[in-house]
Amino acid sequence: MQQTNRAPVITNKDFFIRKITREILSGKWNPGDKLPSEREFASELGMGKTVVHSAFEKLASMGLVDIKPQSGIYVADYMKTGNIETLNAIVQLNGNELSKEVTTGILDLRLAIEGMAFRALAQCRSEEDIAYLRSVTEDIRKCSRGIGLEELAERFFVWHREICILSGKNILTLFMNTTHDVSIAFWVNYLRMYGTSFAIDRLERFIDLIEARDGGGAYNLLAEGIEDYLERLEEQTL
Amino acid sequence: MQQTNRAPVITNKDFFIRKITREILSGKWNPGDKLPSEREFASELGMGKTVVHSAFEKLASMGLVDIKPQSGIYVADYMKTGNIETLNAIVQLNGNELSKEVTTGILDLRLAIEGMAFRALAQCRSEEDIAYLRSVTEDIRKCSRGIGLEELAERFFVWHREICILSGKNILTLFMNTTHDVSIAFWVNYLRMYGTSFAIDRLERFIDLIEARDGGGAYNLLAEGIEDYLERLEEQTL
DNA sequence: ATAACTAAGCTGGTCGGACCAGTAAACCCT
DNA sequence: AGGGTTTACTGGTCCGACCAGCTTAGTTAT
Repeated sequence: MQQTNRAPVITNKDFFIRKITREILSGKWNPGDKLPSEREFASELGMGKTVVHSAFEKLASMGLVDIKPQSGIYVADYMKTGNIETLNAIVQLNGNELSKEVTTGILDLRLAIEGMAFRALAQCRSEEDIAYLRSVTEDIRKCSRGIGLEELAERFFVWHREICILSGKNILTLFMNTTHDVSIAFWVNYLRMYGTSFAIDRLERFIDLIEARDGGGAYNLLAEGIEDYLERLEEQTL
Repeated sequence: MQQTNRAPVITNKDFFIRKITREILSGKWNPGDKLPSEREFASELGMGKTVVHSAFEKLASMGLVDIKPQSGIYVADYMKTGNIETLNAIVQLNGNELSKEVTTGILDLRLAIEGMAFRALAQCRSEEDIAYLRSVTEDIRKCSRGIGLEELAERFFVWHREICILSGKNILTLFMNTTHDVSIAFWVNYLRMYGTSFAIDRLERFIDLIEARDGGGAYNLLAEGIEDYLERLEEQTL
């Protein structure tokens, strides 16, 4: 039996990153606080300074700490100066549960990004584009029962990213990828709420509209879908 | 004489990151190509493997390479799988010059993000918010002659980010920060094109509209400004 | 007593070499 | 020629020593 599973080994570095992330997001440290030095953490937790340093580099790129060379490491005002990676960290800590506020924000952005892509693609689409999208969609339908929800969410993300790629607007693709992690969390939620077959049917309706060069129609379908999702979410929380 | 200038010291890590970035973006390596091993780079350039490894971690987060553990490091298909950091790298390599396509994409996104923020803030703004925005704007006007264009661009970025912060929609702030680098490149261009005083006047018009709780008006002002900018850009390139 | 200067002790950052756990290709035996 | 084993090589982790610059405590000169 071949074991292709990724090792669930928690390295010192990962452990440390999670520990500090949790402590900062839970409010144990406050923005502006000066953290103990890398050396103190290293000796206290029995690991090398390089490991601690490398972990702090990651935490800085996540927008959770500010590193001031030759001075110290300070907790960042992450809600002010954070970026998408900060959001990813917050979402992960909440067990991939998205708050309503985050969901709304993400969906509005998605509407802006994908709406543009839909319009552009509807204008420039070739026969090959349509055939390719249909084959990808068929693939998703085929394997939809055999794979986990998270993997299926990834497929949906890739499908929508494909729209951006085919539209020829490279920037949209790059933005789309930036929202990858939170998008996955969203799709898992979506698929749980509407069911797989309903979601796949929608993909096919999108393709039909693009084939008919009806960019506005595709945009509206997307907008309606988002609106309906937010309404359902509203009902759910009541 | 005190030297407060940030050290222009190029570390081995930075040097290596730039070198590989340049080589990949210039097409010396193509997507899918397998790069030499970390050890080869390290010994060839006379630096430690830790440094090379750390640099490749950064390059991976920039979306320029795919690291396959126990196998090798491969050049990524960065236009497909890249993110905003990839865009930053591309913009930086071009000397902060933005292509028309990138500019259009960025501005559409900004309209989506800031438009939302303007509407929200117009509804919930307090007297303190208005007073604060006015004081920030006054600060910009005061120091506008004494500082460089890039620093001024940073001030404009912070002003618009402040709109997101005050609107209470945290997600918008995080998205806004994500576009920081390309936004700065945009603002430098904008200030060069319209002049400083015109740009500051516009900030004050925004404040007036928010004070009057006219979110739609602020949105329109933003939309018109963007439209005009793109038209000018069009003329310029002809 | 106060101001200015100096030196020591911090800080993050770099570095190279050792070790680990997997991959993948070369190898040998059948 | 085919199949199983070995071995070289990969990225990933970790350590402890070293570096340069900031900060502060200490000292000296005014």
